[in-house]
Amino acid sequence: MIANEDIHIPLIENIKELVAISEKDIPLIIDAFKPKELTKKEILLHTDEVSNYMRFISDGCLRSYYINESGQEYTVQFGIKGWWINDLYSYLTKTIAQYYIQALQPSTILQVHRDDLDNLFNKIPAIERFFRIKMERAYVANLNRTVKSMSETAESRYLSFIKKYRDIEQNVPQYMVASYLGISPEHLSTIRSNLR
Amino acid sequence: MIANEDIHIPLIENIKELVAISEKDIPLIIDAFKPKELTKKEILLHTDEVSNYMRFISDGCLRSYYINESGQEYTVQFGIKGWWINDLYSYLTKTIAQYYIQALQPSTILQVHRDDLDNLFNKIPAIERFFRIKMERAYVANLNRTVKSMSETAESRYLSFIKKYRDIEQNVPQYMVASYLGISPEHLSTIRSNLR
DNA sequence: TAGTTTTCTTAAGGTATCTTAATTTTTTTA
DNA sequence: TAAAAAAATTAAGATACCTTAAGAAAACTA
Repeated sequence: MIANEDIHIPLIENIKELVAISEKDIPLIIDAFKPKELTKKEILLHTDEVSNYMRFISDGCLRSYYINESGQEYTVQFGIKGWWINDLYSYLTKTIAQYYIQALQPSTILQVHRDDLDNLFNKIPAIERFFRIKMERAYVANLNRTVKSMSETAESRYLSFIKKYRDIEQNVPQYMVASYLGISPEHLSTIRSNLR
Repeated sequence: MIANEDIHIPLIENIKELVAISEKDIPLIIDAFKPKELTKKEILLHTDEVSNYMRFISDGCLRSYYINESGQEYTVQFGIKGWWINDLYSYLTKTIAQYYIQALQPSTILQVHRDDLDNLFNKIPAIERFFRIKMERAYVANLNRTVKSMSETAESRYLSFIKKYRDIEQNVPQYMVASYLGISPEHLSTIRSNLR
């Protein structure tokens, strides 16, 4: 693992942004998080398997998405460098995933198995704190998305999206942005042309 | 506080459902959580103040809601006995609340000040674990709400709601359910009459 | 670089849901 | 218990967004 140590730098940085960790604990963390390379369009998690890993994006761009009975696709979440991505329900309950996770660009992720992460929680309380805070923030961000989707028009949501997530918008096809915002790709196209 | 000890029982139960806590820590927890009685319709948090407390519902029914510039009201969250309710963003960032919190029935809550809860996190790691798990679950539940609101019709969301939250439905006016589901009260009324 | 596939655009007709408004029903208050 | 206030219903017209479909543009691939 020593040769690959660099690959863990964004992860350690990400953790240190929120909590203090002692230098002696860093090797434990690095050891638990295994790197994985993904090609563009590669599917990392299928809906016929359980999500057993918590995943950190070292580089690239991914999304999770849901396909309903009518075959329609809904982007649940995007993730870029420094973000975390998972089907958390599947991970927590060990049930079959509801969402696919897919790389939208060639990507590198660091994944930690549930058992290893649970061990880290016991050995390094700061890691548990880190996830407590991450989860708080993820919850807040998503609740905000919920409220906006109820109270704002599609155009206003799109404008907020490109303002807030310009680096995502540039890495993903427009129809995925539409499905993240809960609108049809045709309608998003119309919205964009009305902005000009 | 000894005379009021019973009032903390639902809280301690709620914590024990998720994590093991040692008996000696229980008084610390009880001491940190202060009871507060609310009358029906009483507003517990206004949008001109910072939310400084994490709140557990011992009894009753509450909601958080958002009012946009046009004066339209959106129910963000409901809560009943055994649930937690807050404007988490305000609590975490110490900024003015975006959401009101209001009692919909006479209610009893237990609230812990941010500073006291942070102390508990340091003294009792199980409490931090408890919140880590609670936040994971809250995030999952809300993400599920997001996906459903994108992929299902209003009728189907309403049917899921009354199935899942019958005890809430019976305690809140129908127009609040509508605003939680992201539909107008008139449309919810039409949906209900079509079900008959 | 030509061919193929994927993504985006445009437009027309359709539908779910909204807005407004008036009426009825239920709940609260005096 | 009567009056007042709040909530729910009904209905009609309005609109944001969807669906379908076809063509154009852009991005891959051989």
